Amino acid sequence: MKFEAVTIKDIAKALGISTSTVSRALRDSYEISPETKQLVLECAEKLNYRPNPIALSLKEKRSRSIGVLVCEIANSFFSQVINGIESVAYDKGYNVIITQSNESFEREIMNLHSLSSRSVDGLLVSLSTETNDLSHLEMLHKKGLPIVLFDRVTDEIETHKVVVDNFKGAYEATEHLIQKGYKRIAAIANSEFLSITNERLAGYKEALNAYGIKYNKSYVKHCFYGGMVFSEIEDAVNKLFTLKQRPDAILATSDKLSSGCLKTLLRRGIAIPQEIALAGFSNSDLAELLNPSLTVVRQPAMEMGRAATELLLQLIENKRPVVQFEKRILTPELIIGHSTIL
Amino acid sequence: MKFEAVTIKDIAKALGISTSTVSRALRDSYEISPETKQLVLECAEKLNYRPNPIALSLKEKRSRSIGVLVCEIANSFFSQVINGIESVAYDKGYNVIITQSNESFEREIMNLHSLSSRSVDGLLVSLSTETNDLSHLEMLHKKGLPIVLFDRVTDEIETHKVVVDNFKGAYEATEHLIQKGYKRIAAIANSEFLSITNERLAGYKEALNAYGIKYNKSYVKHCFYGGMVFSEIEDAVNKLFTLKQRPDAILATSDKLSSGCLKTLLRRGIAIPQEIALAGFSNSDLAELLNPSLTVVRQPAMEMGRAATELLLQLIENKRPVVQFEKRILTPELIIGHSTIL
DNA sequence: ATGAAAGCGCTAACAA
DNA sequence: TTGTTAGCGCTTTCAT
Repeated sequence: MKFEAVTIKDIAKALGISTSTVSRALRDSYEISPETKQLVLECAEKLNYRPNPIALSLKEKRSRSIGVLVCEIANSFFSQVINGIESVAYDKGYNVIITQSNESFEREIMNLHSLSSRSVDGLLVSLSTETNDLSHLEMLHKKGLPIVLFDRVTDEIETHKVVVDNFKGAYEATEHLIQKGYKRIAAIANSEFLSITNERLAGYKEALNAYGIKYNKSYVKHCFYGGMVFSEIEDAVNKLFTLKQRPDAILATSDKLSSGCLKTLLRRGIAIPQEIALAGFSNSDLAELLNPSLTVVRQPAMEMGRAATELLLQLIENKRPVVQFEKRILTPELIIGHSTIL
Repeated sequence: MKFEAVTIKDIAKALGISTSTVSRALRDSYEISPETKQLVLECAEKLNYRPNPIALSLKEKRSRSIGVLVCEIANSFFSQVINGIESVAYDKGYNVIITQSNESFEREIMNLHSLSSRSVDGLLVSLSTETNDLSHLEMLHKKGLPIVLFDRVTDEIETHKVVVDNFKGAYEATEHLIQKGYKRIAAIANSEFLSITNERLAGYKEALNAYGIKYNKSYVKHCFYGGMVFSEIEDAVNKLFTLKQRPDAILATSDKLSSGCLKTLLRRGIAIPQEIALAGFSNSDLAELLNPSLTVVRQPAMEMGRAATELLLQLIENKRPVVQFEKRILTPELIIGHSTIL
């Protein structure tokens, strides 16, 4: 059951003029007499005319909507990014179409296809943890679809990128742990496919190195599904606990992994930070309210969403092809809680 | 810079046949010979043809997209609802366009207008805490736009609704507090315009009543902006603390209010539950990890999103006008933590 | 079994 | 200043 919308045709008929006159009057064209404009405007108002954006899209070959792909909407980091995206898009008159991969490569491909075939004007993408092959994105990119990558990016695609200084974030968190006297620092990370995994682990290793602590491979655990399966995190933590040289601290390198670690430790009744300290990347508003309050690397998530959207709209609205791409690097913030200090 | 998409025209030209034949072949019409079909399909495949959804929308007068209005995306409850919405919509081939009101009435109106004028096929709406006047929604509804309300609903609009049993949730939480020995139970709620406010406060009052505790008006504080401004919550808590008969427990009736209360209490260094107990509606995954673990009324948020979307799609895809509307009431769950028990 | 043509709502080049 | 017409990509009636 649909409601019949008023079209310029209706206005034209009502006024006994042509549709093009109506169209021009509505767009306030210089070639229409003030009287006619007045008439048309009044009539449009009276009939409650609303331009049909679909007809416009068909004509202009643009939909004024942008597609977003994140791994999970219900994740504090990503929901904050989306918040930023929505706010900028709204201001510029764009719609935001959101999809989630649930960290599945297959789903990522399907979403990307669906979005592009629904003719979004551009794409804002954060890769899934399973993603290793980028041909699907590469194809869309080559076709000329504007794409901006954020958070989980890749060097294989030349376009604007917005990330946080992951190296710095992990370095500072690790340094903090070291300075607080922890020596056997473990790390729990996503799959090795992800840029954030490698950058964060690099920061972690460099901090160890800077303080003369030997890097121990068995202290690093990967969660291939990014913690979408809770048992993955549990297993990782449990494995760390079976090591003869048990770690005295853990650095969790994502939101989901941080909360998963904390949950596992609390459920096992392990004292934090007495038995083991915990620091993690997290954007939850509740970090400071946790038990114990969590030492976190916090990312300017909303800012990331805003920046990515601005860059994308710039790309979309640029007449000439952009050749110079920008990688915007935002600064994370280390917030110290009681999970690393008594 | 746009990329030229392949159209049926291109296929027709390549094959030296008419566009209508191509169109029919692609839709597997019975009137096309198997050979032609084969040819067309192969050619479409080769040219990587993708139907233009916008052209289809224009023709069919439907966009296969639904609009969502929530007050805030970066809120665990709503992001979980959106998760549910996205999953059902994805399965059914619909796009989800998300907007947020930030609890502003004005923004709600603008979003709703924007969504409807962008010809979404239907709307999934949760009202802002400022919303008292429903004429904007009423208008769209009268025009025949399918609408399903969820969580924050109103009786003024006759359509499908999906809510949680707010009365029950608040009743049980209050009852739990009473059974644990608390006698002076305060409540912090959103604006009185909201259905959830009234239903939850009704459950709270009824529980007090059932246990012979007199309802004390000064124990109930409203946050008009739903806690979008943190100081609002702080003020509410502070006011409770200035009462001569200081409350010994607080029931916070929304996600944002729960975390805001906890934050205020922790920052003031107030012992929970010794000095004051705290229970609240919350859908955060971290509730059990808080300090202290929070007694919460948890809503089946994802389920709510799924149900609302199913009802909306049913409404959209129904040929004949629906006259019998359904109010689906989901059951909340009380999860007991240490914020109400030592 | 296939093609020609109209039409969805709108804009714009061209005519008048 | 205004009207006529074609066309955006696709479907569909009506011819053939």
